[in-house]
Amino acid sequence: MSAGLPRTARGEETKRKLIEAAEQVFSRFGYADASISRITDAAGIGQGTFYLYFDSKLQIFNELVEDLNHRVRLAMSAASAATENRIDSERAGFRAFFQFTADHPALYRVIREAEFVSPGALRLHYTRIVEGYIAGLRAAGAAGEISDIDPTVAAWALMGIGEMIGMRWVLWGDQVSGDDEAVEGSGADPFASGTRAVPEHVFEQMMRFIEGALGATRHAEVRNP
Amino acid sequence: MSAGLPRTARGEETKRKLIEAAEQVFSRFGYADASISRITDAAGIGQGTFYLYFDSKLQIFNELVEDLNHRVRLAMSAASAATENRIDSERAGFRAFFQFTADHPALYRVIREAEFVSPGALRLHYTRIVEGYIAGLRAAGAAGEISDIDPTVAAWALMGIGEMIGMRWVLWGDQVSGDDEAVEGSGADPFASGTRAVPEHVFEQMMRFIEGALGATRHAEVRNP
Amino acid sequence: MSAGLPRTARGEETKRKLIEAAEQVFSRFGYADASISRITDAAGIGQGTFYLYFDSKLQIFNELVEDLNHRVRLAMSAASAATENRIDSERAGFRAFFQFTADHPALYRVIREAEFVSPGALRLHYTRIVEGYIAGLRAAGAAGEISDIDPTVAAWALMGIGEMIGMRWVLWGDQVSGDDEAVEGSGADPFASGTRAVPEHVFEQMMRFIEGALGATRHAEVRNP
Amino acid sequence: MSAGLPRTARGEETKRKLIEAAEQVFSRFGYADASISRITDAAGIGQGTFYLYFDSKLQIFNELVEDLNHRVRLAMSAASAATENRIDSERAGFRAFFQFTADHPALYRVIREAEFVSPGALRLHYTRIVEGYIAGLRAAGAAGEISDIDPTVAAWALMGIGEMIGMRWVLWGDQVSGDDEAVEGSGADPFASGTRAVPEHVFEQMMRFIEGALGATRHAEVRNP
DNA sequence: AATGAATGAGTGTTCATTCAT
DNA sequence: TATGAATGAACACTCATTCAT
Repeated sequence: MSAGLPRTARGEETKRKLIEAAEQVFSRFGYADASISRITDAAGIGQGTFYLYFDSKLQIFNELVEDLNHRVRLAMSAASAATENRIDSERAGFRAFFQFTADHPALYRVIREAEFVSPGALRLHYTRIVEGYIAGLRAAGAAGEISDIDPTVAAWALMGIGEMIGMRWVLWGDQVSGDDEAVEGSGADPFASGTRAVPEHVFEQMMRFIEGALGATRHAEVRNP
Repeated sequence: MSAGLPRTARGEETKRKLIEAAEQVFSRFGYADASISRITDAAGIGQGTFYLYFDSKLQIFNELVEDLNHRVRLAMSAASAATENRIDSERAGFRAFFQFTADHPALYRVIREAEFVSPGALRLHYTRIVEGYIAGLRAAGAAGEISDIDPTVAAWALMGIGEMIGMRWVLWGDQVSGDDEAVEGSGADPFASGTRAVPEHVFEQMMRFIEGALGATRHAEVRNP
Repeated sequence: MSAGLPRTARGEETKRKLIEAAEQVFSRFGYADASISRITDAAGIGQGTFYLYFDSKLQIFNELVEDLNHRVRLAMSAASAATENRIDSERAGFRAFFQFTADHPALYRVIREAEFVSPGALRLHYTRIVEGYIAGLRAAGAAGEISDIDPTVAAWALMGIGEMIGMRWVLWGDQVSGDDEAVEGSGADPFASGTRAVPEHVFEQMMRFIEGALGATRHAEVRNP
Repeated sequence: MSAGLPRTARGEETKRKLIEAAEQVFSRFGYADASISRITDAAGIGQGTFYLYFDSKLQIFNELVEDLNHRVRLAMSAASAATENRIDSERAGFRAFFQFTADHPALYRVIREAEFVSPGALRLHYTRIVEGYIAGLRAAGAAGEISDIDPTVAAWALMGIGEMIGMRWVLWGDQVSGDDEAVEGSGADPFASGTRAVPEHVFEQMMRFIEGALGATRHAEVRNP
């Protein structure tokens, strides 16, 4: 009765197709309008088959959030691994984050809606990313690279900056549509167009903002003394 | 066929009750699960009456977003009006924002979900708030109170900081619930408890973060000698 | 509680506006989709006022059928009054009927739907028209102008001919749309175009059909011997 | 989202039950009052199941009209196949038509209402039947069996005769109910009683009418010497 | 493992009618 | 006489989920 792990290679494949379909469908329609049948259609399998792998729509949603969270953290940590100081690390991490956002808009859309659908998943997602920031900030603080600001508060602030800048410049792209008429329609796909990349100028200004915030000593002077 | 403005005092009253009920219901259930009947029940009126004032669920949603947006901006600008410099202004504005968040959690919940429901309303909301920041930052920059950072980028960054800190400390309060079990449930009300106020320490650290980010001149020197 | 006759000139005027609006609205939307509010909107009066003059939607429908029936019979009898023999009379009557159909498409649309809405009204309508035919045919039979065919049967047959030819050439006009695709749509207005007049050739062939049917002696020879 | 063809024998059976139920329900209640739930109740299946086979109420309505049209034409052509001349052919065709009407009153009721519901279906229905008439009349004209009257006009006239005589004597039976009281009620079932067969006398007079109309040569001379 | 059929509760929305003013 | 507000039953339609095959 309860969905379990796939026991065969064929089952493995089916489950994988379902998760991939779910990312597309949730991203495109949102949780409420992402019907199971849309997911199974996108995956090219029968409706009933869904329940061999997931107990409910909520479960596959949570697994997808988990999956995206894992991948975005991997991308960020991989990017910042090769760096030599905190600011370079932030720089690389943000670049990776924006790139991931461009490649997987589902991250945003799904996460934001998770507020209602699965608050636990939402909090877990943010908390995990923040934990990575905190560790990095704490180490940088101990090394004197940045000021002695509270790493937790700074971490949440950084998280917010990345989310908002990413939303504004990656997801929206050039289409800000602040005109009143746009409010009327609801079906429009807000991701239909847009540059989907943070302009260099914006990125640099954001980094300058962050450097000042963290009280980073000017790299040129400090790095490799 | 099309909903119109109330033409009598009685109608005015009814529409007001509907908007108030909508804030509660959308905030509690989210857009998808906020049925019209829940709204009319909460307002204490008949289901059909709803359609005398709104054409659809989407329309009352948009009006509510508009309403909240208007009120939060009012609260923020009122708070920062009496200040003498940009940093004090930010300080007062953020306090007002967090207070509004505590009083009207609907703002967050509804806005975040609007990404799918009514993207135009969402963008308009953020854009309008950001415009207020930009004006303030530009003036402060011209006055030499802050660095010459791009006001638009800084404004979006500030917006993100406020949103994330507010979510973490006002909405979640003490309950971060990073435990896995919480992921399972979906019906839990994440606002059932929580301190609902940003701790002073957090607020001060956030302000220090912002001051550094903006390159604020006087204060930075005074506060951390 | 029960709607009564108007007691003032103002009331008379209001009721007249309602009947006229009803003809337009029933004709355009059909009984089911002709809401009271559409009728009162078309009449330019308040919704509640409707019930001062009619007890229900059905009642105004029946009155409208009654009204149209009265007018079409008047038009037909007026036209055939000045004729000298049965065939000329039929000819004039059919012309008047087709003209009335062109001017008041509501007659057809409303009557045909009355099958379900108000069967009594439907039967009364047809029966009354047929009674006129019967009287004329009986007199013509007695006068030896036509064969001794049963006037009742012949009358219903004539009624059917008029209805079908009128539908085909007046209501449909040139748009027969026998293509399968047309079946899909439902909202299309079948009266949007069309010639709205029976072509002369069709009318003459129809009359020839009828003359043969009634066994009318060739006019040229018989008329004014 | 879109209803498809049944893929299993069980599905085939279910769809068949739905069409049969639809004939009964549309015939009894008319389109507007024939709710989906009435149809599924009559079919003995769940409400949701309906949408596995039809996209909407309109679609099953159109399929039913198509179905009835097909069957009535089959009945008519089968009846007239074994005849030797046009008049016998008409005679057999009309008998078959009246018989079908008696067996399937839905034909009338549904078709007449189709004027509003699905004008395309209505026109297609009449046009197809008329086409059969035209072919027969044209052949008979070429063979000299009837006069050289325009077959198209004559065909529509015949169609009208059959429809009106059928309505009057098959559907209404003995109950003409021209009394005013009958106009008031709407829920009365006009098919509750009635002879449901065209009396022989009426049929013969109708045929005499038609023979004269078509200028049939042999029969006219033989029958009324 | 896979599937298509079936379900029924639930949704947004309409509308004839009543009523207080 | 006139009206706008209010109502609640009813409807077409959707969808997560169960089940027999």
